[in-house]
Amino acid sequence: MSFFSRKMDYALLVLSHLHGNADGSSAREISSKFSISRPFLANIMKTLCHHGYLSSHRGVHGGYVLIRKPEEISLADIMQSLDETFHLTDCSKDTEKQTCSARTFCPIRTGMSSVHDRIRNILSDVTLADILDPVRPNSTIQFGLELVSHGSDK
Amino acid sequence: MSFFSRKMDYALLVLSHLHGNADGSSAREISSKFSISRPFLANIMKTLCHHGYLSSHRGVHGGYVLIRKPEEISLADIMQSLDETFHLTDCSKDTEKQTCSARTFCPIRTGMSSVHDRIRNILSDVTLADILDPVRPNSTIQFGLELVSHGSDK
DNA sequence: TTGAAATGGTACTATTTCAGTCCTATTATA
DNA sequence: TATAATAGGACTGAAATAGTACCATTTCAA
Repeated sequence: MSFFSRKMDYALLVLSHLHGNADGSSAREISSKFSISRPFLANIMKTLCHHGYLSSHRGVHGGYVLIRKPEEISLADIMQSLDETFHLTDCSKDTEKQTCSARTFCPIRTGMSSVHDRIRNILSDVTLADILDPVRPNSTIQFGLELVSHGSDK
Repeated sequence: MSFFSRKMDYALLVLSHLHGNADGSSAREISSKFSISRPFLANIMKTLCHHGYLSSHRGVHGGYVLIRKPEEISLADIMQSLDETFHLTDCSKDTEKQTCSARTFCPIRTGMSSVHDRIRNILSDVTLADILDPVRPNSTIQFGLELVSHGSDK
């Protein structure tokens, strides 16, 4: 089991690839470059289009273009667009369903929500720009590694 | 999709419940209290037994007892015991297979591994004791939230 | 000492969910 | 009109989860 689904993984690849191609490129091109199933990739790019990350253009010289700045796209944003909102456990997402029968006396509820927040904060803070260039000055990733080495966030 | 599998979730419940019961309790008791399928739970408890977290005792007054200190059980430990080692993406675990064809020119490899490390460090640092009592003085969770509020780990 | 009850342990099957694939329609260009 | 691209929806398969049934072991009381 991986934390990120293939969808999420490929979405990041697509966004990264398009960032380096101002003229855009087609799903066919990307699928062959990274050896990804083309229909599967097309589905993902379609979703990214609907959520305003890409613009699409049909026809012979069609394709997709990145229309948002990498600094403004967080990992959490992408996950949410792919219908993969982050939840630590099943019971942490039953806001309307209230399915968890142990909700009132669950011994780990409070503690888990703290962990939830810490991971969620990472996903909200790290942007596509950080992924593309981890060593740039303002990258929160570098910050994180600093803290790690001093044992606080390790 | 949840970050933790049901297995992981139930394992944490079991360990937490047993921590409050020095005399131990049976799988039937726990499964009915939390409305969990007994055989499914039994499998998890067996695994926890084999990895030295619990001791089991058959018979009329049998059951399971927690035999390790909560401070010495990290989330990463539990995940590993359940055969659910953390990986951010599929390609981040292909150490021997080397399946990823884009490995050499992957635009997100470096950036992703930083995120991987940050999340993994949280899982290694948070222990069962932190989950049980998030506000105790030495809890790394509190540490994390402190950092969050100052923008470094947010 | 023996049998019933309580417990952990195992094997098999059913269900459900979701990632992944495939097929067809639509659109734009030449 | 042919071709190359996106768009949309239907289908499939595998893995996670849950359920059913049964077996093995231990205790305790008659």
